Amino acid sequence: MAYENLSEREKKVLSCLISYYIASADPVGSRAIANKFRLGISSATIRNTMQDLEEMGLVQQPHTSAGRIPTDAGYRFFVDTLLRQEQLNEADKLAIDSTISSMAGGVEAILDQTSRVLAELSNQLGVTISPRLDDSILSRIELIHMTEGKVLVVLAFRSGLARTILLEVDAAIGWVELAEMSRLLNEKLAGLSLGQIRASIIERLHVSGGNPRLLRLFLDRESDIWNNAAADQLHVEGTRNIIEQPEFADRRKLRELMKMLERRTDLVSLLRNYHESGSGIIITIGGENRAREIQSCSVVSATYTAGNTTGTIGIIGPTRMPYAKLVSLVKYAARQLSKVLSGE
Amino acid sequence: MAYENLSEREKKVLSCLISYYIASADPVGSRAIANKFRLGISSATIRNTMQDLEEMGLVQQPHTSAGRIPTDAGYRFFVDTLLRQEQLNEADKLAIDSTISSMAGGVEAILDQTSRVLAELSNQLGVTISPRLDDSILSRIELIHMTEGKVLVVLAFRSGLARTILLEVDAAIGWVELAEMSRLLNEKLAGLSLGQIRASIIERLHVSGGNPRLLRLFLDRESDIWNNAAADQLHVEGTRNIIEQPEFADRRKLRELMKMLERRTDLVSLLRNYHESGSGIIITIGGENRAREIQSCSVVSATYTAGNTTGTIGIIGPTRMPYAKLVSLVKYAARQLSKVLSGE
DNA sequence: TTCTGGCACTCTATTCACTAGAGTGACAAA
DNA sequence: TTTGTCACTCTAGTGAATAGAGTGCCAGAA
Repeated sequence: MAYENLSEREKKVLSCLISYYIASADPVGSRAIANKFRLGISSATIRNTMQDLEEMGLVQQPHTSAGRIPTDAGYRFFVDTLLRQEQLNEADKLAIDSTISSMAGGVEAILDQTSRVLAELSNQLGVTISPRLDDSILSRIELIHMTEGKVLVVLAFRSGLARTILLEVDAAIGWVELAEMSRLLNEKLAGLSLGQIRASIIERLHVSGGNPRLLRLFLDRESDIWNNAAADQLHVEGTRNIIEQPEFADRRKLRELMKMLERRTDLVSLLRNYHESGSGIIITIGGENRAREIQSCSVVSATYTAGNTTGTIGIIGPTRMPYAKLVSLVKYAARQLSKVLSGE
Repeated sequence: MAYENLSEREKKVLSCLISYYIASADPVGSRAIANKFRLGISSATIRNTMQDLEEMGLVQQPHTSAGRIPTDAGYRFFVDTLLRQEQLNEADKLAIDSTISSMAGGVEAILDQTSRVLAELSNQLGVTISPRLDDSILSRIELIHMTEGKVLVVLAFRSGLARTILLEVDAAIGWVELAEMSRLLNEKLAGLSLGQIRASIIERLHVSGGNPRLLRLFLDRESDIWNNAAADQLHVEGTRNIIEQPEFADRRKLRELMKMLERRTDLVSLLRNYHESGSGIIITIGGENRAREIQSCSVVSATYTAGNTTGTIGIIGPTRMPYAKLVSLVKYAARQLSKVLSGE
């Protein structure tokens, strides 16, 4: 639909209505707007305007004698054309900075902390997804003998990520063979992305030497080594914030959402998909979400870079969320993450 | 209090009452017991018995004309003397077995999956804590050069656990120095527990050679390396199960609990504490819990062994929980974990 | 002495009617 | 075009009435 022909007044009223509703969570009446905002027009005029907005599908009434609440389309219009950039306050910046200050401790720890700080500052759900390892370039692969029959495979990536996979091997494999295998793997695989490795592992290691039993463990492209390594890590925090929201007073709704959050892989691909084309902040409102369970929620998400790969972070909450603030939060956090993880 | 003098009948009635209440979540009346269980006594007799049980503090009435519900003391007595061992059904065994089948993928992945399967099978919260690393014996320490200025420290423990810590070092440190340092660290530290290392790191590395700048990073006993490595990993799953429970219909209660769950370190030490003296299954009922926020919950927990160290797993839910089933679940899961992780 | 049936009593949860209040839509006047 | 006004609608809350569950106790049976 085209909403370009909205009058100044209609825009103002919609904007006030949404701001007010975001704070109060109650349907907003014409009187409330007339009193709280000095628009210089009477409640009757606002009433008429609201009627127009309703006809355009930007607001709706829960019942005849109630105030109005924004529809998904209303939020969409608000976000697209009425939202003005908001500077993040210093306290919030500081909180994020101190969380994402250095890579010490590893990438996963930072992401875990970041999801927590996002939840804290937004009062919503904070979500972070680890960088996509498929695009990540392997810088070293190391085999460490742990105990009889157990070998630790360490994959170190340029982006600073690391994954360890425990391998159960034939007890007979010794020190020297491991070192030899390690040398071989590095020679053949270092410098490639994990995706490339998975796609061509058979060809690349085909004619090589080394212990054949050990080799076989690495050869299967569906092997645990390559699969587990590529698995995305998801961090979700702030469940307690969401419980408080009046839109989740209904336990069934809350349950639906929680169920969705526990379906990790689905959630990961959902968020990733939003950023397949292009980067920047993406706001997905209510019914725009692909997954039924979160169609009463909005998602504010962004990608960050870690070397030559990217990850996703975001905030999830009811459609009635303070978009301006959340956008600046997510944007700032993504930028800081990129800075630290890309060592820029 | 001493409850040994309970008559056979009183025990039976209490047992029936609790079983019934666990299933229904509603106060249980004398008629309900008389009808559902063939005890061969009338509801009036049961009424009298229940009055006695109430005087002893084992059951209570929410209000004058309601049925009875068990008190914490009631559950305690039930669990201590009336609970009979229950065999876990084959389907549940299978579900656990297939989760905890091999160490492939690493210990943390298993623990994550285990918390999930515990939640699933119990319809409560499933909790797992990684093995205590302080007691774990370091089998190898490896330094891997990632990119300029970044070194990955890999700690491999006998128990099959591994931790990686990213170190930011002076860019000038090279290949050879790393290898030398690596050799040094293994020589001095391998075979010691992480706790020992932390306690005596200064003495052990004092007069050693190697690059002094690099060395300094390892010397501080409060260094990120030793601290992060020792940090316990906590996995909590099944929030959605808890939401459904009628005892959490009150949002504030639910919120309190969620808050507690997000205070990870507190939760970890709470659970660990229960198992400080002795192992086996420990059931902690309602007010027996140290943390106020979970005093309307019970915890069924057990320790598992991983090499020469131990970790904790458990189930958390409202005091009205099917203790018999949960005990067998936790017991079985702990045993299987120990089997796989101790390679026994 | 112990158990049981019966009965009066208590308390809760539900229903229904009623009311106050918020908000609208529409109209006539400014 | 805007505004004040008023009749109308719908909800949320209140209070009374009621049904139902469950108890405590007593008198009689076993």
